[in-house]
Amino acid sequence: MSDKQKNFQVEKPGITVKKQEDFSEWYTQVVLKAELADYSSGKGFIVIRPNGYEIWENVKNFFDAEIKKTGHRNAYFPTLIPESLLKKEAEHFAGFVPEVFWVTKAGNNELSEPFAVRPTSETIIHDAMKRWIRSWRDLPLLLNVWNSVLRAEIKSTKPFIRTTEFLWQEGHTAHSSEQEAEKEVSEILDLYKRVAEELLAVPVLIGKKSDKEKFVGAVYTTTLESIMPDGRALQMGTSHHLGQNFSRPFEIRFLGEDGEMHYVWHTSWGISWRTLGALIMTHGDDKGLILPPTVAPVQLVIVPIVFSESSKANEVLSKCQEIKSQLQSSGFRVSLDSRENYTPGWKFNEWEMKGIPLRIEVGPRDISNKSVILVRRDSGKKESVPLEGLSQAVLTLLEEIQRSLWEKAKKLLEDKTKNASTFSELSEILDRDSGFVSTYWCGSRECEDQIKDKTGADIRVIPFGQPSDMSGLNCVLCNSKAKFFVYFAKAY
RNA sequence: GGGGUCGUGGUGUAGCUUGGUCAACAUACUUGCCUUGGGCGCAAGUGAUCGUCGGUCCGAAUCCGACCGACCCCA
Repeated sequence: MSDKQKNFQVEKPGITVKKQEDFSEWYTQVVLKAELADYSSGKGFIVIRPNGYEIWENVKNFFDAEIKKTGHRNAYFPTLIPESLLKKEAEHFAGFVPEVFWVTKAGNNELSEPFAVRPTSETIIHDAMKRWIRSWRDLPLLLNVWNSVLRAEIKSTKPFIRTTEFLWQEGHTAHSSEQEAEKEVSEILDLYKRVAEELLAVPVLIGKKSDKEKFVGAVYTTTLESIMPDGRALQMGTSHHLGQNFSRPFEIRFLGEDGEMHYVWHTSWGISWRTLGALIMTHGDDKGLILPPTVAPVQLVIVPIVFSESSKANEVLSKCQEIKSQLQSSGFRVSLDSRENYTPGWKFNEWEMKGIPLRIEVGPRDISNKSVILVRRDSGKKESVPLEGLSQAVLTLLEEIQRSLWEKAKKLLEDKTKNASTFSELSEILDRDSGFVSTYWCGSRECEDQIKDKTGADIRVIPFGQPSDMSGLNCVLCNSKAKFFVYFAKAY
């Protein structure tokens, strides 16, 4: 068949490529066709549609509730940051300036001082903290912000994964001791790990970033890294120890219990809608999206099977309504698809593409059996379940789906993680399978840069819990004494 | 940073080489009938200044230039 003839073939409205065969195209189609997001005007800008936004809301609600338990409070800070503030921490400024948008005009008038559109809010928040912190009794100051930030992406944007503007939360805390700040950094990282693994069912590696990859202005950065089916790593969130790198230029000091003035210790941390990209890539299949029940805006969809000639249409529909209310009162997020202009088959395909974890089919046959058909999105497995005890059966199935997605993703991570002891091994694995490659590194920036140049991979994470004895182990590139056990990968 | 592909109703495309008679096909959408346990069918309709701006020409979706945007590969 020629290409021209092919173009005239009727295309079904579902996903037209296989995940295995054309991963990028598959991803784009899932995002657009499941109506998670759409492109907008302007480079790298996207619209998050309700199907996508509600997933984000579920992530947000979980995280928000958890940080409030530990005393964090939400606040809001301006979108625009005066240039002079952004410049206060030199390294931070230098790191961000290539991707900052500037506002230079107000109406027709040139501004005397340009405003940066926030790429992150450390500077404007620290500027305020300076006014709020007087004594050790004002600490810790635990703030969180839900907002969007803008970073000019020169090349290769991808919905959710890399966009010009993105939604996230940024936490900013000030502490009276370094130890307390470091504890905060680590507790937040643990919470992020729970978001990734418990909510999104995406397993992660955690640890520190190398100095090259750390947040500009931080003492160190801790990170969560996941691996996608195409073998590329995706950073799911970061938690930074800022030390006194900001409190000194911003002069944020407090009078301690000891009667002396001290600079505060800062942390900052963020997790963005990028995690939704990881969710899509990790769990989806050739039919489209698969949502973990924990974050699915709709966990179950009820599809009535109605025959007009059977004159049982009303009976079926009212039974569906009844089941819907029953499941809703049990706390499930349920939708009833009673559209008359689509056939059941059409609806099955549509809801599968949109990733709804569980489908309930109710037809005349089921009503006379006092049962319904439950169909799992992840496995496609169908079973007939008695109406009596339906809620319990649904709960069990949703939990099984969540667990099964998790286990599959866990296996993906294991399959995509390999070990290399020589550079040629490292290079070969990265060429062939990509994925995480664990190996040893001397700690020098030069080796790190060279490996990046030669393979395209960088150090994604220096895991916590380094081997206690590295004697006899050598750097994968320069062969000098190893200092760190690390994971390399090509990254999004 | 380097290279490449692409932009035509909501969606997917044809037409472009050789400028006019070319804006077409499928699908979606609307209305009516009919159907409904895995993407039903029939009929009649709606819908496009051919990405934007400029140039060449009697005449531009088609040729030229710039810009905007999307995608892919490599680093």
